Amino acid sequence: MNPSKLTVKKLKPYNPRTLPLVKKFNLLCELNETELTALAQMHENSILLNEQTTFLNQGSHSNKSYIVNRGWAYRYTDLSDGGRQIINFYLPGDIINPLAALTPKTAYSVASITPLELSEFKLEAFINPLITQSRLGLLYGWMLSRLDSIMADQTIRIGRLLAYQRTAHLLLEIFHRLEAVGQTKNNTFSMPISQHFLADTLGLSLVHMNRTLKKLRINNLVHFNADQVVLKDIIKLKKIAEYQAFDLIQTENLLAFLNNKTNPDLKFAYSAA
Amino acid sequence: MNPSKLTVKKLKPYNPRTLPLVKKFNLLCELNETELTALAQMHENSILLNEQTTFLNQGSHSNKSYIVNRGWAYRYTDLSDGGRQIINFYLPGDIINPLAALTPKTAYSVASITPLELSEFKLEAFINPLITQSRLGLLYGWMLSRLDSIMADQTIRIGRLLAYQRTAHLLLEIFHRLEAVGQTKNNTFSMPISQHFLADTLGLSLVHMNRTLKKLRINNLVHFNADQVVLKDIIKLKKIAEYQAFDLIQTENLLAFLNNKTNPDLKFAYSAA
DNA sequence: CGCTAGGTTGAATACGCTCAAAGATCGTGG
DNA sequence: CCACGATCTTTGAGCGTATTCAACCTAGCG
Repeated sequence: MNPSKLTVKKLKPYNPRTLPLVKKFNLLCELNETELTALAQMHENSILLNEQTTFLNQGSHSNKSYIVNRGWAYRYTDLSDGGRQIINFYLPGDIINPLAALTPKTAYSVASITPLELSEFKLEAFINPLITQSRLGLLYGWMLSRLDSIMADQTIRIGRLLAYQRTAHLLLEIFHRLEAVGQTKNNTFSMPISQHFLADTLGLSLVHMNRTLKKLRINNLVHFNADQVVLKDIIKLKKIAEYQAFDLIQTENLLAFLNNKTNPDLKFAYSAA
Repeated sequence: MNPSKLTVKKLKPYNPRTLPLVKKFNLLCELNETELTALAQMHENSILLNEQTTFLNQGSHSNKSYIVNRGWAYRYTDLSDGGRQIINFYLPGDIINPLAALTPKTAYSVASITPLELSEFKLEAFINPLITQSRLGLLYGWMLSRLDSIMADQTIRIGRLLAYQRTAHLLLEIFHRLEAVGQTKNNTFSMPISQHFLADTLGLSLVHMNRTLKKLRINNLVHFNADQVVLKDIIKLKKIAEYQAFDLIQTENLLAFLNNKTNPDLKFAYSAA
C-alpha cells in the first residue's frame, strides 16, 4: 500500500448513532448503551484512503477487517486478457474482510472507488464483546449472512438475467443497501462509479452497458444526472428484474427474532460460560 | 418437507476421523481428542433424504444447520420463465446454512441431488465448544470464508469466462473440494449430476453445455464415463480456466497459521472470559 | 487549448440460445 | 424378453443478445 495515499487519524468526537454500521443495526433492533459503546470502540481508529487505491492484495496476508464509514469500495479480480470482474461493492456500513482474523490469505483484491474512510479493527480484539453481548454476535452473524445473500444475488443476476434485467436488479440492490444507512432520498441516491465499473460488475462490455443504461433511461425507469440516480418506478423495476431480495427495512420481524434470541436458553449458549 | 422422504436415525458407531468434515479439518491441522469429540457431537443425529428433494424453502424459517456426510445437494432459485440458477453445490464435508441460527429467513432453496445423509445441528447448541476451543472456532470461520471464496469464484466464472473456460473452472473446483475429503483418486471423481445441473450452474443452455463438454472431451482434457469424471490434464485445464483458486491441500501453512492462533494472547481473546 | 477520462453511437462479428428431432440408457411392466 | 415411457444426451439449423472494433462527442482540468 502506498503510504502517501494513506492517512491514519483518530476520529473526532462523534455520536455513535451516526455511524453507518450502527444505523444499519439500529434499524434491526434498538441498541442499548452497552452495545453502542462496544460498536463505537470498533470505530476507534480511522483510515483515509484516496480514490482508486488498492489496499488489499489478492494472496496477501492480512488479519485486519474494515468498516466502511464513508465512500465506496469494491472487491475484484483481474484477468489475463485485461478484463476485470467485480465481485461485490462495499458501501457505508459494510464490513470488508469480516473474517480476516480466521483466514491466512486474502482471496481477492479490494480497492477504493471514491475517497474512503474506514475503521480498521481486528476481529480477535472484539470477539469477547461479540460473544458476550449476544445480540452483537447475532448482528455480526446476520451481516455475514447478508453478504452471502448479496453474493448469491450477484450469481443470479449474471447467470440467468439479461443485461436489461441485470442492470435493474443491481440498481435496486444498491438502492436498498444505501437506504438502510440513510443515504437515499426520494428514490434518489449517489452512485459514484463510471459505466466501466457497472460493466465489470455485471459481466458486460462497456458498450453494451452503455446501451442498456440508455434503454432504462428511454423507458423512463431510471434517471441519471452526474452521479445521481433516480429510480422512477421501483415497482416496475422490481418486476423487470424479478427482484425478490431480502429487503432490509421491510424485514418483517428481525427485531422480534433478535429479542427472542435473548431468552435464557440462548443467553446461556452465547454468553461465556 | 414430505415425511415419507425423510428418515431420522441415530448413526451407528463410527470413527470420527472418517467423517468428511473432520477429514477436511484434519488436513488443516491435527485435531486433538477434545476437538474430535466436539465435532463428533455435532454429527450425533442423522437425516437421510431421497434424491431430488427440496428440504429448505426460500423464505421459510429455519434455525437448523446441516453437515453433509454423504451425497450432493445444491442451493438454487427458480425464475419466472421456468429457468433456474444454481448458486452453489454442497459436497460431503460442507455445511448447509451455517449461520441459520442468526438469520430469520432462508434466502434460497436447498435440495438434494443424490440420496443425502445429513447431520442436523443447531449452531447455538455448539457455540460454546466453538468459542472455547479456539481452533474449532477458527476452523468454522475458515469454512465460512471458504464458502465466500466459492461464491466469488462462481461470480468470476459466469461473469467473465467463456463457456469453455467456465466449465473447466467448475470441474477444477469440484475436483479440489472432493480431494479435500478424500473422494478423488487418480484425478478421477464421481459427479452425480446431469448436464442440466451444470448448465443451470454455469448460466448456460443445456444445448450449449453439451457442446462445451464435447469440446473438452475432444481436446482430450476431460474424460466422462457414466458419472465418473477424469481430469486428464489438470495443468492445461487450470491454464485455460485461469484457475487461481485457493487450493485446500496445498494451503501452505494454514496449520502454522492455526497453531499461531493458539498463542496466549489469542487464547484469551477466543476463550470464554 | 489540448489532454484525458468517460460517454455515445454505428457496423460487423461471435458466442450462446431456441427450436427441433433423433439417439442412448435405464427401470418397469406386460 | 421385449416394449414402453421417462430422462438424459447429442446434433443440426437459424436466430439473437452481447462483443469487438472504431469513431466521435463531452466535460473537466492543467
